[in-house]
Amino acid sequence: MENNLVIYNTLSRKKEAFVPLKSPFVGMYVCGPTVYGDAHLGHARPAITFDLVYRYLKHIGFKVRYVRNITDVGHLEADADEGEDKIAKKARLEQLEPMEVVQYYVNRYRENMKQLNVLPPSIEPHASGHIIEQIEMVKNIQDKGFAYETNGSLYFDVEKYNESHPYGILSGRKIEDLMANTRELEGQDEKKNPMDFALWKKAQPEHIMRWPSPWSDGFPGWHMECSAMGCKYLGEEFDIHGGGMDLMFPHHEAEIAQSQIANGKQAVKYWMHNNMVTLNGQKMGKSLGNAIDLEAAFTGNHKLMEQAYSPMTIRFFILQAQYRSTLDFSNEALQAAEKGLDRLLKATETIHNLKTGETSDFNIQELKDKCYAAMNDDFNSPITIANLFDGVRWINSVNDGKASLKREDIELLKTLYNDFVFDILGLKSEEVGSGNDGLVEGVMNTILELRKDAKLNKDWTAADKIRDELAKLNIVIKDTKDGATWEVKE
RNA sequence: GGUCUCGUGGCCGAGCGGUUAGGCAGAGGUCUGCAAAACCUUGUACAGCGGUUCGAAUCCGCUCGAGACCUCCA
Repeated sequence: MENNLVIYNTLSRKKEAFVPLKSPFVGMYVCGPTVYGDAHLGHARPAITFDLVYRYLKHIGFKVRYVRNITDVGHLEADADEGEDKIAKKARLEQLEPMEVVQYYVNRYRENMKQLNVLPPSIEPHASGHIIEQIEMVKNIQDKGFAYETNGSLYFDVEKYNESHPYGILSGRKIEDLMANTRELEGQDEKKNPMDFALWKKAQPEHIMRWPSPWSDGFPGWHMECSAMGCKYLGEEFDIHGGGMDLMFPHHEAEIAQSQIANGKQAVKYWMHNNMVTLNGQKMGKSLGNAIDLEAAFTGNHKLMEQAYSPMTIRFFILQAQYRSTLDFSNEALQAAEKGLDRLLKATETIHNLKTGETSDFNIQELKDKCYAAMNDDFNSPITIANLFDGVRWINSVNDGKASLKREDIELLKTLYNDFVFDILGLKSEEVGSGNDGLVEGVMNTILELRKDAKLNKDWTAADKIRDELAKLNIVIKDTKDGATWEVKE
């Protein structure tokens, strides 16, 4: 299998040749959602970014185990007075069992992902289902002398760690700066140093979600789950760890430190971080109050949405930017994406109707090579898409009879667009109609026949009336030289 | 305050030392009964000021502006 893939590694801040630890197997871990609310446009970015990575790695022949966790314990509320668990807080507010809240939002998250055509990961472990593994890992770190206990909570000793391993290698931070600049937060008095992080937290009486441990009844620290579950399912060392840039510090930095101590080695070979989605130039975030839920984007039911945008429009829009760049949402940009996507998908359909020619006016093999080259260059989907649009123009011009392609080139195009548009970019045509297609087909054919007769009689009034009335029902009629066609417009 | 990233034509967004990115919108044309779609033609942009270089959007410095992280966050 040929592999010319290059990945930008946050750890080195450089593009590096992708060489898996145990080719052809690839282990990939991506930080998943905290299920205490609906997924918004910001969540779509990592999901789609790493879906693209997953799809492409598989496409070029790797056997990928893709692990994306569900965080359902342990994230503390910064603004809550007692550092209350987000899930527990939500549960209390809504008078539900915590796991009921978790299940509800997991279901909705999965539904959203399905709409976006994001493939399910190989394993979707819940943090709450891996408390034992996390406790074992914490014990391990404690045994090695890198943890200290205060009031039943256990903290990681960053200063001690830094003596043997630089802390901050991923985010480029220096421990001296961290010492000087970490803000004062409540509950910090239990720590020796402000940048120390919790491995285990003792539960306060009001905490509903709690588990027994050697130290106290409580819950694992925020960063433990990813280290423990990554190790359990992908091994002490694995290839790719992904997540949003905002998780780089402290979350991923803490993961690196924990795993280093627990297993004596760097757990991750390639760190990948997707950039943020912005709205009017500002990061979209739940706590910032400017998040647009995916549901709202899909339905257009939001004050900032001029219209509904289909999941595929959102997906295509995200893929039109490189994953390491910020991406700014606006109605104008989304509408442009919608039209572009439509053009791409239509041309992909058109390939199947192309008539074979004697000669080829376009170099399809070269187009194919360019598409792979773009993807191999750190998953550059915007360039890939630009190349595909070059092909779109060719396809349409062959379809117009203004250029020609030989049979084998048309076959090559079919494979190329099938591979890239559907398999790799994960786009798909919106499904239209439901169940009674045969009936609709028949009715439409009759209507188009009537209109054809009207046109033959030069009864333009009747012909236009049919077209206009159907347009009101979102059915668009197009006259081509081979007769009229119709389609339902979203 | 510290660390870091970014500023590209009307909009989104690639490129990162020398060739058209691409999409959307706009303009003109071909086709069409009229449309729509499609095709052809059309834009010469890289925050500002210096510097390096034969040559800079691309490298360096400064200025201005925006953003991220430093605290849960995708």
